[in-house]
This record gives sequence, structure tokens and C-alpha cells, in this order.
Amino acid sequence: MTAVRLPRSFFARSAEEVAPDLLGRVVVRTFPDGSRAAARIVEVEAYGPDDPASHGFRGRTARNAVMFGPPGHLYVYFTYGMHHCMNAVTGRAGEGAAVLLRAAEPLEGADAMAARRARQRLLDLCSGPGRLTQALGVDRRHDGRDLVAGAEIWLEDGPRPEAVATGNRVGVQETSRRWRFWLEGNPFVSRGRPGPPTAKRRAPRVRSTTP
DNA sequence: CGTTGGATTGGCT
DNA sequence: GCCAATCCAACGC
Repeated sequence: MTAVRLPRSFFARSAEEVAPDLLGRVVVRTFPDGSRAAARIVEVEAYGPDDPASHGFRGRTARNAVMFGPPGHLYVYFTYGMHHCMNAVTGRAGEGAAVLLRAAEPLEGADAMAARRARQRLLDLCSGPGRLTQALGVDRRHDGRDLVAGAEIWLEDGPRPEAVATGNRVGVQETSRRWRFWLEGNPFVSRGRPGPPTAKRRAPRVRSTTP
């Protein structure tokens, strides 16, 4: 089986379309020492134009500039003072759309991922957007990298998933777009905190029933 | 120029 | 379940 790198045309579609199509694909990262890391994408979120939840909603800035460039490039941003998140730019140049890679299953280079993460369990290596970037050694230096023609990080074809689930995006109040996509039942999906409409589960209250 | 809070995580109660 | 950590982009004055 020959791994085929995803072409520019793959990314030149709406984020909503590209996002679910990225599930099951493999993200590959190479390092100066010749080693590699690879992981199968199991969870993503789409961020489109005219989308209040998107970094691009208020127009182009220094931080989100890559989002407004041509599709098939990596948009990496820093958040919460300590985490990086990585996206694949989609759509047309000037549009400002991207797909956030939220979780993946380690396939190759798990030992090095564990070292970068300072965590041993396979389930804790790539199961969250911040965890994934740390496991792959991706940070702002990689913002703007070409995923189609670059040599440090790219995306390859992978086994098509069977069951894809959708829901509202994590940390996004808006509920009209169900643009979070993940592999149903896959243990590597992030814990995430879905907002509404997912019913909040209330812990049973302890009641002192003194009749 | 000061303030606010985030496309999160990990540790503690 | 709750919250601190820790930087900085975005926005208001």
C-alpha cells in the first residue's frame, strides 16, 4: 500500500466539506534527525467564513494571516498562554477558512511523542488539540507550512472511517453549526466539553431526607 | 496603553 | 467538578 499525500484540490473545498473527509487520514511529521511521527486523525472541527467562532471572522490580522492564504497550508496559533493548535487551511485564498485538528491516534514515533508530552499512556498523547501539537512537535514556527509540498509535515490518505459522528464545536456557544466531526466510539477522541445542545448531566444531589 | 479572555490542559478538591 | 497556569491578540479608551 502506497501512502498518497493529499493534493491541493483536497483542501480547496469548504471547511465543512473538508473536515469530515480528513477523518481517518494520517498526519506525518519528519524531524531533522530523520525520525518520523505519524497519527491517524479521529476528530476535527470546521471554521468557515462568516463564522463568528472563527479567528478569521473579523478579518485578516497578523495572527490569522495564513488562514487567508491559499488552501493546503498549516495555520498554527498559540492559546491559553501555553498551548498550540493546528489547522489545515481550506477553501479559496482570501476566504479565511480552516479545519482544526483536534485528536489523533498515534501510529508511528509514539515513544518520541511520549517524551515530548511527558506522558506514557498512548491515549494521552494526541487526544486533544493542544496535546496533538505537542506530541508532533508543532508550534508557531510551523505556521504557514505547505502541507501539500512541504517536507516537515503533511497529510496522507488513510483508511476511510465507518461511523462519523457530528456535534457542536467545543468551546463555541453557537449551536447552529454542527461542525465538530469525530470517529464514533474511537477512544482517541478528546474529552472535549460540548456546549449546548448536549444536555448537561447533573450529578444527583445528596438530600438529607429526614421524614 | 490597559484590560479581557481564549478553538486547553492537568492537577487538585 | 473546579480552577490555575501563562501568553498575547483583540479591542476599548
